[in-house]
Formats: sequence, C-alpha cells, structure tokens
Amino acid sequence: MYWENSSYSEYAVNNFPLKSIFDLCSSEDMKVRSLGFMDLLGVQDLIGPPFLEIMAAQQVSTPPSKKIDSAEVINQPATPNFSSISTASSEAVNDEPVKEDDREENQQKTKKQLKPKKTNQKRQREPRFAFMTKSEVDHLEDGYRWRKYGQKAVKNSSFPRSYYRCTASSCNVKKRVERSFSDPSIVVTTYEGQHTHLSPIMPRPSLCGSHLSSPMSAFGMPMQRTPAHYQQSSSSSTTIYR
DNA sequence: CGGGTTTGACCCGCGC
DNA sequence: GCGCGGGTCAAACCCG
Repeated sequence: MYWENSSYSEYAVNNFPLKSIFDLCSSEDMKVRSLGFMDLLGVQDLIGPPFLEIMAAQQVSTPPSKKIDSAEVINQPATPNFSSISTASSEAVNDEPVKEDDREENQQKTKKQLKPKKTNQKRQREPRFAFMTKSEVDHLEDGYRWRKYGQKAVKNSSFPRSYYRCTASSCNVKKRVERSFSDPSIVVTTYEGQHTHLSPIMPRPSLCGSHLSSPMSAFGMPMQRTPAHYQQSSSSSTTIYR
C-alpha cells in the first residue's frame, strides 16, 4: 500500500470543490461517460441497494455513445474519507441467466485454463460496480485488503489503470482503479464480484479511529466511516459529501 | 522470509 | 486474418 493515510478527509473536505457526477459528465467530461466508464461498469440488480434502483430509474438517460446494454445507475457509496461521486451500471442485468456454477467455474479457471469452447455469448462477468471518488490517492481504503496484480496504460488517458484482487483466499473480488483522464482528481474504482467474507477491517489509527469498525457493504464498497462526512444525496443525484 | 508491487509477456475479444 | 486494447500471469524485485 502506498497511500498516505495522513489526511484523506482533509482532501475530501477541504481541498476539493465537490461536484456532482452530472456536472462532470455533462460538460467536458462526456468521455467519462461514454468511454470506459460505461464500459467498465456493470452491476446486477442483485447487488443493488435500494438507492441504486431508485437512481437507476432516474438515471437511464445515458447517451448511447457506445454500446450500452445496461442501465446506468448512480450510486453513492460512502467512501471512507473522500467526497465521492459514483455511478454504476449493469452489464450482467441483461445477460441471460447464467448458472452461478458456470460462472464460478469460468472464474476458477485461470487465463490459460479457459475453456476452449466459449459459450455463444460474451464471456460472463461478475457483477461490477463502479464509482467515482474525488481523491488524490488512487487506492482508497475500503476495509478490505487488496493485492495489486497488474497495471496497464489506458488508452486516451495518461493515467494507468491498476488491477487489484482481494487477498482473501476464497474471495475473488477484483477491483480496478484508474483516474479520470479529464479530471485527474477523480478516481474511478470498479469492483467486480462480491466478497465472500467479512471485511478484515484493518485498524487505522490515523484515520477516524473508532469509526473504523463501520461496515463495508457486502460488495466491498467503501462505506462511510465518519458521520462528519456523511453523504447526502438529493433525488436529482447531485451529491455532495462532507 | 513472507507478502505485496512492478512490469513485460501473454492471452483473448473485438472491430476493421 | 490482423492489429489493437483490455485483462491477467508470473518472475523479479522490494520491503518490513
């Protein structure tokens, strides 16, 4: 881990003017939407907390700049200590039902062991859930332990994308972390899969002390840890976290 | 020494 | 078929 846990919250609270995702996306940042952002998002409604569904209903007005076979939803997962702006979309939703078993199997297989014959359709993916966080550090503390297993340069972006896997042996949750190329202060984190274990919650004295025991969602989404930063969301999805 | 990171190579899907 | 880009592997390296 290489973030300075010196003062997350200070960044979030003091250093960044908070913007809503719509502010971001509607202006110069269309690419965030039309480019990778939508592509890398995917979420099944099974993971959708109520607010997700609500937001999805409100937020399906996604410009089909790319193949978007899923609804965009805005999510506001509470990042521990940043202002966060989040969106999520689902690819899995529209995929025809896949037996969990198959999916598991596919997953178990490593790259080299991929079954030669693929099904008629696209490779099944784990439900994915992405959100945007205004932060200066790439790797947000979310209560789980992650091991970086790769990094790639992203086309159209000067920032690399990092790939992390949950270190828990039985848990194959992955996440990708990249910065928005159009707004470097925004970190886009995409979670894939669901944790099969509880958060190992690492004590981090430097941060919010007693609030650390606050929960993670079942999906490994960072949850708000400090009431002081409790996020607010309006029905119009303009979110400001403090 | 164990666990995490780096990084080049490799594989795969997809568009042309 | 080919090239490109995304995603993953794994050896080497680093660090506590």
